Amino acid sequence: MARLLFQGETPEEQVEVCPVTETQNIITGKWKLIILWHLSKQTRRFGELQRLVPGISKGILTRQLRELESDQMVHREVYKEVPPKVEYSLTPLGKSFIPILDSMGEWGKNINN
Amino acid sequence: MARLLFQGETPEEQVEVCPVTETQNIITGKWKLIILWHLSKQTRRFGELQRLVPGISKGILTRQLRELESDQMVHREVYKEVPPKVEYSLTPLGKSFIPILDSMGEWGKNINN
DNA sequence: CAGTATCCGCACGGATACTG
DNA sequence: CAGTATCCGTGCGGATACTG
Repeated sequence: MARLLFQGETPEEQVEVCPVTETQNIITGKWKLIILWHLSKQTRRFGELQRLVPGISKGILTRQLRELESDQMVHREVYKEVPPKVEYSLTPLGKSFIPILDSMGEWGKNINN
Repeated sequence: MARLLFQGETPEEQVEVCPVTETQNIITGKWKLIILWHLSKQTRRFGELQRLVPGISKGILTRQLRELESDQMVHREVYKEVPPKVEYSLTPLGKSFIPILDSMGEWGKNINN
């Protein structure tokens, strides 16, 4: 499949494209993995996420969530209430990423011996 | 274990620390995953890596490799020859990350339907 | 061949004030 | 409560020239 075979400005530079590139693009962002991990455990409201992700500001949290949304990883459910209530959850694509999140969590825990 | 339980500047802000944080720190870097993926397939020389990672400059490649080295993910083997020959390979820790790299590759390939 | 040394630019994260 | 709007600083990636 050509999609996996070609990259580079000129034809001469064609090399096999590393298949982790796509994944890399999606999880790039300082808080992406952490947000995804929390959402893999349960649906969360905006404020909950802000409390769970230590030190993140509203603006940044919003941006990271919007990016994850546009990458089809996160679903945003708005409840028409006063005061507003918004719930974030994983999409099917996001859910398919859960095994990797778990692996990363396990792997990370075992790093410090 | 306290290592997993506490974070934040003040005691009042203590929350459970997300276990993917450590992993996040190590793979942060535009080319880290790609480099690791290539090294997971086989040991590579500096120049090979530069060719395999499309468009990366020597300086950046060096920096990413040095960071992976200091994170114990990559081993650097220098052969005392002229002209110089340097081989990069995965350390045991790096090798333990291979399953995750493979998962990410598989997952990434299935994104575009 | 495998780097180092500089310099540069900008995208991204961070902070603050304001709002429906 | 869950944002938006704005501005700011800097860290990281990128480019180029030089070197053992």
